[in-house]
Amino acid sequence: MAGIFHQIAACYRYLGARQRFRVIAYDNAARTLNGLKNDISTYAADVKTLDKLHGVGESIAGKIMEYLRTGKIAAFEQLKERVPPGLLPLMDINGIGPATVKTLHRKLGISNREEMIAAIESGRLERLKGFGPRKIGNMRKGLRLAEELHGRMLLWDALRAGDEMQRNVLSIAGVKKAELAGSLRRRKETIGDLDIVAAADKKDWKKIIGQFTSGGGVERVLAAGGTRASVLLKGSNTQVDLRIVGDREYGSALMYYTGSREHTISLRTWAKGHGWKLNEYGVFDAASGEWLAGRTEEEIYRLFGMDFIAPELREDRGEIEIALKGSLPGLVEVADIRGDMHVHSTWSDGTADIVEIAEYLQKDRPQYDYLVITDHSPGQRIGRGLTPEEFRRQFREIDTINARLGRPLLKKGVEVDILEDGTLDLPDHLLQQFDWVVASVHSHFTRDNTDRLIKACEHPLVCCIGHPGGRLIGRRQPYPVDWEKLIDRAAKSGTALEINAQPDRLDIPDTTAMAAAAGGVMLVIGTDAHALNQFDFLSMGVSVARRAWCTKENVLNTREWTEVEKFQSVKKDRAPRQT
DNA sequence: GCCGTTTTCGGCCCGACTGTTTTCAGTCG
Repeated sequence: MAGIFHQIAACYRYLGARQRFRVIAYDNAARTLNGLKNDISTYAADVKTLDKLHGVGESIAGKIMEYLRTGKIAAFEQLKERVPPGLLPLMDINGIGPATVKTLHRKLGISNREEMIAAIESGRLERLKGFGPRKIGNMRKGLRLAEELHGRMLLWDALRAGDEMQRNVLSIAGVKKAELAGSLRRRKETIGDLDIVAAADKKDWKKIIGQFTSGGGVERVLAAGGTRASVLLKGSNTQVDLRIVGDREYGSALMYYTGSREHTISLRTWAKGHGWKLNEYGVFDAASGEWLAGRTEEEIYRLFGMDFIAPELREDRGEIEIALKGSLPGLVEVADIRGDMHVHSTWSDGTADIVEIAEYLQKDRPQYDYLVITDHSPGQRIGRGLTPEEFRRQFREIDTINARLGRPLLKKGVEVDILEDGTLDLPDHLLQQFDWVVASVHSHFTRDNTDRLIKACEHPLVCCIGHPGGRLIGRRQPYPVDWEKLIDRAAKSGTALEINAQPDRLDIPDTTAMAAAAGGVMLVIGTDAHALNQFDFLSMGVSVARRAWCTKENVLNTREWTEVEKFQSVKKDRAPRQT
């Protein structure tokens, strides 16, 4: 539905300036629908509940109902008669907007991507008024980049690229402060480009822009003005936007560049309604134009009478209203985590043996009270799953190492396969001997797996479902799951759901984790580490939890081990006795 | 087309950069 309304907005954008407020309205509706937790049909029981959604009024609610009833929207079908469908995606390309598309359609009959490329290459555009060589060059680049830039970076990779960028900018003479902003600061799971905000005296700006755009890693300068610049990095094709501001604007600029766009629009609209004007230069009295705040983000939120809104929450999911009430949740932090719940050793497909893991923990993770070794069960052939006999030998090794450490740091766990019929890959009498059992799906990735996951939840010895959605970002779609049903059964059975912190999994994702926490499900953050350096992935999992509005109460491994044991015993007591 | 501390009409975030033209429209974030 959101996609359809995005297209309707594009149609009106094409049809001209007179429709520009319709464009905003349909964009707003699309954004609202995109953020819904539940299927649209659950809101469409009657027009009234639909109408309550922000940005959905009488007309759009009617169109949603019409679509659910008939599979079509008559008004959209009519719009498609007036706007050739091949033109809509063209407007999403950098450097090409509705006016350009319209001119080319009218004058040259261009109605899709291929025709546009052909027209550019044949030189037919050059005769048109308003189409100089640079504009045509930019269109050509935009078309080419649309292909290449389709791939976004994983958060983990973006963070490392961003850290380096931040160091580079900080090393330029005259730069006083610099911070990464944008979706990276909000910790979205994939990142399109890097944004960086820097503070400097105005006299140095030009020099800084010059040095930034001529830096060694820069492939091409996309734009460079007196206050900001965009460049493409060599090799990765990553776009980096730098914005330089004075000390007084640093907070407001950081806020503006952090976004999200939707959060910014909502906040500006709210401010305007209360007699302020908010832009990247600060907060101003709307009447007198007097500057009131902007040095730091904290200063701005304070002036507005709001809690500080953590970047991860700035997605226009109601955070502004709740910040006004002063009741934003205290989000879970990396420092709250007491142990890792999902780790592989050389016994299965990890690269570090248990001794190395223990030594590494002692040295680099002294704050951990426990770490669960969760090697694969026998069915996992690619993952070199262990036989029951091997698990027993592994138990003895863990006991020996713990004895040497003088504390029960290492826990005996397993990542047991959920087989196709929802049963587990190890017998109950063995499962009983583990301190912690993660059950995961490693096969049949295309079918609806709700039944398998629910059956695993209802097994009394399963503590947690591992990477419940099964996706690999950019490589494998998540399999279909009825999340409402699964969340309900996980909550009732007392089974935790994992936030798997592998950068290409981040599974379950933020919106699902948010629904799970709201549904009373306990979450567990596990790194699924297969090597020592992967323990650092923990912060990825924490980011997902923070974006899901989770406090440390929502995350089991912020607690000490006796609490983890209590969590398990509640489930065992609740479950019907196994025969 | 939506919405209400501007409340059923009248406004909808707001500023920077680019290219082409020479005062501004188009596009982007």
